[in-house]
Amino acid sequence: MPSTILDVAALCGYSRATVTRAFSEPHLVKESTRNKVYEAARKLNYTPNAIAQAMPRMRTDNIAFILYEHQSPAFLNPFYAPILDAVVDMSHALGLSVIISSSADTRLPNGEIYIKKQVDGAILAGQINAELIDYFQHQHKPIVLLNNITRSEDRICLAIDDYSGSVQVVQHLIDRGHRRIALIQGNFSDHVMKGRRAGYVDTLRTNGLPVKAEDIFTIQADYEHAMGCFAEILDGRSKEDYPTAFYCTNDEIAVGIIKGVYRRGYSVPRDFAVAGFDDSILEDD
Amino acid sequence: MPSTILDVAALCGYSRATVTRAFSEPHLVKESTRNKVYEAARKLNYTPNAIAQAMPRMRTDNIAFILYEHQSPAFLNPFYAPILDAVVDMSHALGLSVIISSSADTRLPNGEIYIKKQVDGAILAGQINAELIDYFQHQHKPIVLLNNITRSEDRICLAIDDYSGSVQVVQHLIDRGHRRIALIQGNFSDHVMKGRRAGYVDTLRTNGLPVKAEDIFTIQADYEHAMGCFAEILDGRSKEDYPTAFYCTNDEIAVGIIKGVYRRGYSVPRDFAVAGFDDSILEDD
DNA sequence: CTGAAAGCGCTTACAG
DNA sequence: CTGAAAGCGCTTACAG
Repeated sequence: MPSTILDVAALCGYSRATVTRAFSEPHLVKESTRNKVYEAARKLNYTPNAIAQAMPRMRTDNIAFILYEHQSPAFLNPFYAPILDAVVDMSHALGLSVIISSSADTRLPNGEIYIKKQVDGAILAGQINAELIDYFQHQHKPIVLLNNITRSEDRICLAIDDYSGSVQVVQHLIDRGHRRIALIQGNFSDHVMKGRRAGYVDTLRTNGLPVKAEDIFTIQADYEHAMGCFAEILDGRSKEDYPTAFYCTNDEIAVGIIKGVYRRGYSVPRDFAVAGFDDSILEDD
Repeated sequence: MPSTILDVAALCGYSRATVTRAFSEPHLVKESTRNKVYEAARKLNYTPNAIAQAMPRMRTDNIAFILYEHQSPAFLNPFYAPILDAVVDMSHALGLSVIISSSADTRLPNGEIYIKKQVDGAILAGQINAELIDYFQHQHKPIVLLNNITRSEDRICLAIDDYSGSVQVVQHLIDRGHRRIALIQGNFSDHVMKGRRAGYVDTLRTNGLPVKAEDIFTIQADYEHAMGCFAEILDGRSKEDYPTAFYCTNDEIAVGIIKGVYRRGYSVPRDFAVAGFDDSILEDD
């Protein structure tokens, strides 16, 4: 068994309160006694028990990062990985630890939903269900939503501006002379798809270009499906009906389209323009 | 304040012990009373306090994943990201949570090293310092080392077989007819570099090929340095002295070399063969 | 099947 | 600057 504060107290001859203070608020303890405490602690290999500290403090210095994503695993997701990385970095700088949870939420025997681990707050990423959000609110734990739909006043929600991102991409393509721009959209959550498509549609219209249903494709957002989609487009129509540009609603799709282009002996950007969304690191490769 | 087990006990008229059991060992409680407990709990929005549970149980159901890596951030590292992902998946399946720590280890006021968060065990990835390993051993917490040098009997250590991986790569290149193979090695930890280089050197020798110092390069393991390295090689020698193949000790370097090849108007594998190490997802792009 | 009681290892007013 | 004491919210033998 690891030694406790009582063992240290016994060995150095001071009270438990003094031992605690020597570790938590060293300045409250006279230097000479502090050193005796430390010496005893070292002999006993004593280290504070974080969970025992957390209870009376009513604070854990833990936050949860809860990712809801069917598409792909947390850390391999090129959109969330850099975010998670930043979260961990900043948390450590603040003395917090990060607990990774999936949204495969725990349920109590009575059916109630809850997060097993005690945390002081949470970052909820993606289409987290409302029950879980309520759970945190009931516990009076602060949360930050990431890419969620909730627009309520009393919650912090960081999200991508899907609409204007789309507008910028499509306008850029039009400015480069493209008149026939295909939309290859991943099957993301409703509000994301809606926003990005609206940007596409509106921008075409603003520029006096027709919106053609046959140029809009919804696929599973990975590069294999994107490659398949590209092949189908070429096979399904004559050359003069080929789009000249592809606006993909994420970068993995864009990678797939580019691969498709090369597979068919074409080249980017010579034969087709391809634009993605997200600014993932994938673009570098 | 969130409600406690005592609130629930008061509301439903049973003792705290019964409330506990209704949640932790439901089968020990008569169904009718169990339901009354659940009803009271629901009314009060009660949820067990995980840290209070952990204390008498002497168990947290948490494990730490501690990554020591100067090279690049945890989740963006193409080698560790998939591992971390699998760790989290499996942990959740086992009812464990994962706490992410860096090896920017915490120190107590007395200089003693320790992990602030209470965990039942840990996975230590990379060149973790020995103090931290000792810490866990003193606490009698099980640990698994990942890619560490420690070869001691009483520790589990998963590692890449650097030597035979290298042998396979280099032999493959030789089998394809290459006689001049450059080694572009990342500045990884000593034992990794040593193992991979030994595989390279030995395989050249076994095949009766000369080992040339000017064909061995040590660089920072990112694709930019790799690109630069490639350019330098070409600039520094005449065409007949070009290596025909590049064995890179990780995939990021290989990506950089490939980029370098194309920048110079050459092509892979037509003009140069390029091989990496790690089987990262990067290879797909 | 249920309850009373001791205990998990620490913290924090309150005194002195 | 130090200590005695109550408390954090739960669990678990031990009885009944």
